Amino acid sequence: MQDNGLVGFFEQFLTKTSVFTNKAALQAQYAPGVIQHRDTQITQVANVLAPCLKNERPSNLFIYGKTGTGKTLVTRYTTDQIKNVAEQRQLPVKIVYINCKLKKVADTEYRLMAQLAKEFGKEVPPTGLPTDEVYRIFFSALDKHKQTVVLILDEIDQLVGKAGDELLYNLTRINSELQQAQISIVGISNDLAFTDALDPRVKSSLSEEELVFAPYDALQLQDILRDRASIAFRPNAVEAGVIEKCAARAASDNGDARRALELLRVAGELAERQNMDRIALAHLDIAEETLEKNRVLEFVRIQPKQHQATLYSILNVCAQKSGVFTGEIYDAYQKVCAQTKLRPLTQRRVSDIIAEFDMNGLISAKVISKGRYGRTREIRLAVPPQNCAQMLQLLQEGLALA
DNA sequence: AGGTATTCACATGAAACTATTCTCTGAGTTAGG
DNA sequence: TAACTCAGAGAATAGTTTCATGTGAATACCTGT
Repeated sequence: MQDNGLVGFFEQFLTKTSVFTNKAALQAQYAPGVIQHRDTQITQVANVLAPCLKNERPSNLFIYGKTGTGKTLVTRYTTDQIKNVAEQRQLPVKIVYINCKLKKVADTEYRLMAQLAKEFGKEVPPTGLPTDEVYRIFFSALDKHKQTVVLILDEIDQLVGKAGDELLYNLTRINSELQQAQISIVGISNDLAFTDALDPRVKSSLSEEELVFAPYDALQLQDILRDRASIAFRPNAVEAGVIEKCAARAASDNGDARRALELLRVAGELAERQNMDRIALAHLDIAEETLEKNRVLEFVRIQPKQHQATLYSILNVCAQKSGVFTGEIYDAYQKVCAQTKLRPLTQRRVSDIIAEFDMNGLISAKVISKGRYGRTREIRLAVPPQNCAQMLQLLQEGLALA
């Protein structure tokens, strides 16, 4: 393209009216001024946590709900209000929010403790110290002042999955050892069956209070979307029916508000890129496809080499026939390794990698018994064929295959 | 025919190992007084 | 003698390997009719 052509493009880009006025309102981190359809939950959380303002220890609280049902939003909103009141009146209340899913932050016992210590002003090295030591540092920092601490552990199931429930046991018991401070725990999980696997002692003390967030229904999602859309888009930028359709999609998909907002945002971006001044229904369809495709491709792209090699083998073998077994994949995988000078992993490990892909929904791998001919996984692809070609290409580049 | 014992090809679990990153500690070294 | 350097011991963690045990049903093998 010629320079002046490009300049023209940019100038046009700047002057043209965008469908967006504030795109941030559709992003996940955005905190809306008003939270729709969660009044009862807000009240309940507030009721449970309010005692901390009177310097009493609030009950531990456990919040369940599927993704995108507003658990985090409600909790953060409520605790922010508490924080405000506490600040105004100079009350010794501290709210600590930790997302246990964040890699390298709080996904193990050590890291959680280190993160907590950091919240109380004690930097802890990322490794090198015994865990007890970090625990001790946190403990002494916590107990230094008379204060009430509300510790919010988001995605707590992830933490327990990796670090075990002993950690939670210690945390719930910590109050009996504290002299000055007191602590209560708010656990947030989107795995409803999570507590079943928990040690009964931990379970009972952690869920002194319980709260379940039901998924939004289509009408509620509509309200939410309309509210956000009115902030995010120029007036009249959304065609009639778009919001309704978007809400309906998300409602049938577990009532995930986050997905719905993302869908709307991508649809908006599409409309903008096409120089349209309104978002049409057609944009939604395309948005849904691109969203899914990008999700898959991005996932594939960031996989480690060994995983990529395994996936490459799966794609190749599955392209020839459907219903493939672990052994065949492993044979193909070994060949791929030979070609790429990759050190082949054991079948044990590859088996686990296949299971991981199954978890991530890239393939479906069902354990079946073939009777006399053994027991294995029956593997088939779970991505649409038109995406496979792109995945293959991506993998070939990633693995530097001819 | 009907019943039960085998057998396959992995699945699944647990423990141990490897490599990397990082701290802490104490011995040895150096430089200044 | 104080400050500095540096190697070695220990930790945490991710990713594997090694070893051991489990498993569901198609087949092989009996048994009695």
